[in-house]
Amino acid sequence: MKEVSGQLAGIPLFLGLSGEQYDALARIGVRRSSRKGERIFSEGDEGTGFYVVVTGRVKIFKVSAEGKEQILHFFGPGESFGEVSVFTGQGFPADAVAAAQTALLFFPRTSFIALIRNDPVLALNMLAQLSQRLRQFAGLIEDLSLKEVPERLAKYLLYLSGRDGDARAAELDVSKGQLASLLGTIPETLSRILTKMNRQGLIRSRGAQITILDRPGLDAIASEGKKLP
Amino acid sequence: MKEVSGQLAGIPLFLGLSGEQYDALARIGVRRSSRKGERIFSEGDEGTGFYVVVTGRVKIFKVSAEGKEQILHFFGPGESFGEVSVFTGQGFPADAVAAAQTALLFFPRTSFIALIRNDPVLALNMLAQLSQRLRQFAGLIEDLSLKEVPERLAKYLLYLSGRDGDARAAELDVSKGQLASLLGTIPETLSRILTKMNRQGLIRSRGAQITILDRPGLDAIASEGKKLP
DNA sequence: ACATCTCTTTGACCTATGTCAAAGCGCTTT
DNA sequence: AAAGCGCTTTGACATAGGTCAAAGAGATGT
Repeated sequence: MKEVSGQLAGIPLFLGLSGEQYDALARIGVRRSSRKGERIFSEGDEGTGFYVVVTGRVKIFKVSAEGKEQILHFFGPGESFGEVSVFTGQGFPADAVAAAQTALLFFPRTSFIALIRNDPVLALNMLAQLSQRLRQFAGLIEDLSLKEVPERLAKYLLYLSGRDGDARAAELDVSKGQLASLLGTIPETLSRILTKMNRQGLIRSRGAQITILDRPGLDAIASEGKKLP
Repeated sequence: MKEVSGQLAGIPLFLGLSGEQYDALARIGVRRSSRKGERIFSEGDEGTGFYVVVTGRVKIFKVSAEGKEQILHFFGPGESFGEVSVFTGQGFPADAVAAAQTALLFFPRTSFIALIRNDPVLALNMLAQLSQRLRQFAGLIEDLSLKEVPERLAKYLLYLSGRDGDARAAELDVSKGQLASLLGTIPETLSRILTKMNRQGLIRSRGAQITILDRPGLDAIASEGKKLP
């Protein structure tokens, strides 16, 4: 299992663990890979363990009866998902599909709980992880319930440019259709708002390349809810 | 601190702990009480610990720039809140006010983390707690993003009647204004939908007393998204 | 019983955003 | 280069649900 062991480095969840724990994790972790579009689990499936993304990307989402989807997360290398059903013993609360060719590590529920029982650091890491996610969900709820689409979009563009370090560029990391679903809207609406923002000189968007021309303007929309004329 | 100790019984988070741990918790727990309407903490406040509700009720919510509120939870006796900032070290992610005269126990962050470090059962209980809450948030996100108000209301009425055991009665546990905020809408809209449901013979509502007259009908709205004429 | 206050209901209106349909535009495949 | 395919954009339209204003209806203290 040397290959598994090597992949545990740099995973936030496993930070600060003893060598012993690393070995134990390497022993119980199982490699798995998914092609782009492949389903990893469905809402309601029995949760027999959780996953860590090694390479690639995973989309976690809910689907309505009419087929509209709301994306809850994208998870990339080093991030974990599916933990919730490890600790509640219920089925998975949402669907997961590979958003790209993806390599995963799977950790079976019972073995993992046994490890946590012996290692408070691992427990605290996991608590930090779930807390972080709870905070993020609270933000998403706030956005969906209290903000309009232009505000959510402006916020996302600013977030992107912040994450990339580059203050003016924002390279979309998902298709516009997926971005719509992440923001809780539909592609048509997103497209119209991007067009408006272009017209207002706030951004210049060419495909997935979006240049921020007027950061204060975007900020005013994101934070103060200023309207787009 | 004998009084504190007595109040720890029956709190799910502390279930299955050793007597020693109980004592330790009793030692670090601090009693605090809040009058109805009193603010317990505000979003962004430094999180120096978390709370357990002994008696009364606490409302956790987000407020928009324009003053509209979205309720995330109501917590009653035995439930805990404010844990997220214990484990992320960041400020509280939302506001908390007492929804009634409320008695609380406050557990300071560092002392509590020390306890968790020594007790895997407590860690696992907390993990279960947070996981449960994550699941609930995922449901709220789904509702807000993918369902319409009548669906959310029908679901809530069915949930109430289920919780009370009584299949036909649903005594609202919050004011209609608060229910609107919980469902992600405003009082006017809620009122109109209740009126419609009355007209359709689905329910009969007199004040906070709502009688379910047509459960299959409500079910069809809650689950299949059937429209109210 | 009265005055006051807050919550709820109703009406008229408005707007953000969703639906449906049709082009347009890049890509990849042949 | 042509053809095919999925994504994105645009237009015309529909509507759920929000805003504003006023009236009703309970509750509470005097």
